[in-house]
Amino acid sequence: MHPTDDTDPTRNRILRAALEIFAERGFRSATIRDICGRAGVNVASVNYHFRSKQALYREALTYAFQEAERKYPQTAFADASLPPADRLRLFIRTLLLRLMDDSHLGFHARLMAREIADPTGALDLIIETVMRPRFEMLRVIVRQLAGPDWAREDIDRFIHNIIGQCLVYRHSRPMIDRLCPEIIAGPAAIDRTAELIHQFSLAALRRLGETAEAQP
Amino acid sequence: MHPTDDTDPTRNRILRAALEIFAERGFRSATIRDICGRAGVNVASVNYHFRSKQALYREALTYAFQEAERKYPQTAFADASLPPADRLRLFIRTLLLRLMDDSHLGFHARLMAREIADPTGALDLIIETVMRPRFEMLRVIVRQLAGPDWAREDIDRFIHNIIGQCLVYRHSRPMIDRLCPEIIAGPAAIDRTAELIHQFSLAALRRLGETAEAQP
DNA sequence: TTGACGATCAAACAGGTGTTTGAATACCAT
DNA sequence: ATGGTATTCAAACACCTGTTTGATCGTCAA
Repeated sequence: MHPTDDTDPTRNRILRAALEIFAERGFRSATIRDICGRAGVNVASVNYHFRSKQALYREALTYAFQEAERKYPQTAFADASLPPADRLRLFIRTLLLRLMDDSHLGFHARLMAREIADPTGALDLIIETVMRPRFEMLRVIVRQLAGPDWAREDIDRFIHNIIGQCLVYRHSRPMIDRLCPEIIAGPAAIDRTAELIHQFSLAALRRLGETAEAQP
Repeated sequence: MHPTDDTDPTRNRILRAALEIFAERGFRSATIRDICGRAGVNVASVNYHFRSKQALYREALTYAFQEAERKYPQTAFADASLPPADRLRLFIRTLLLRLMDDSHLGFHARLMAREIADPTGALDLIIETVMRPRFEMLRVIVRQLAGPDWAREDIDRFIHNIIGQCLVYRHSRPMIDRLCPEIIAGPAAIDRTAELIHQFSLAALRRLGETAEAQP
């Protein structure tokens, strides 16, 4: 057997190329020949260095996750000593930056969005290791902001309200590009978008928190 | 040439089956043999009754749109005499019901979500005929709620905030099913979700409207 | 009854898919 | 230099893709 060496040149070239092609076209539509073509290696290399197309895809997914965590770490967000409003701002900002990063290291979001919308089986692992802990943390933060009178189901709904405001910039990107491209044109516009998502969510949670006693 | 008859039995069976398969797997991954298998017809029928797979897809898209408009019309939302808060509630409710409808007539949302995330060329037509008018209407409503002091780019951002809160329930459905399925389990839960998206957005817009003078 | 035409079908087509194979090559301790 | 091991490659494999073909069936006017 070959060693799973991170410094293996061709193995890494395949991984990079796979990341791009999978992000562009999705798992099923991406072809091994395209990946190997971009990597400049033989088609048999994929089945040699990885076991199969599926195994390559799984490895590309985890690789993308590591890259995203390295470039946009969600560490400050986990700091429970910060005020909840600041933690929410950090979470929104980092999530949106990840989603909007079109650079060479930013295929993470596109890959994840595809996997979420169209699970191939690699999703469950990601949910349990990454998503669920983050979700639990958001539950604490949102409850701090909205007040203690809300049912847990409603807190979960608020969380999805917040996440959804960010995800729409990835999933509906083709529509945004056609209807109002200005709102994500350049880093300044994206900063402004993140800031408004934060203000929007914060204003909503606080105002709803003030009138929470009127809720069931 | 054959007539494009809406009562043609096999032609309609193919269209129904295509709707389901395309919604489940997307355009590229859906195969004509799967569609014809579910419809119970020969594989050549698609190229006989429709011109090609692409043409069948386009026809399935417009068919799905008609079904959605028939089942959940967005007409009341267009009534400019209603208070903006009510129009927003109607829009959110109808959009979310469309997105969550898993019944036989509810493949519209899944199909649209796929087309938006992964355009095949049929998207531009839909945007210009359906999306843009609806977007313009939302601009008016949101501005009425948030106040006149916001730049148009920020109004557009608010619109995406609102739409994103709904779309997340379609795009991240596999994640919701795993993390908190209760919030969309049954019509009552979906009603509650729509109501909270409305309250959330309304609270945000109003509170931000009150402090709008502090904005740039 | 006949003949023409639209609808349906099994079969084949050309091209693309992931994967396997076996030979050729590169590398390196002996 | 030599033998052995890891790597790379062109070619082939078996299967799936959308599309086309030509025969067959049913229908209905002449």
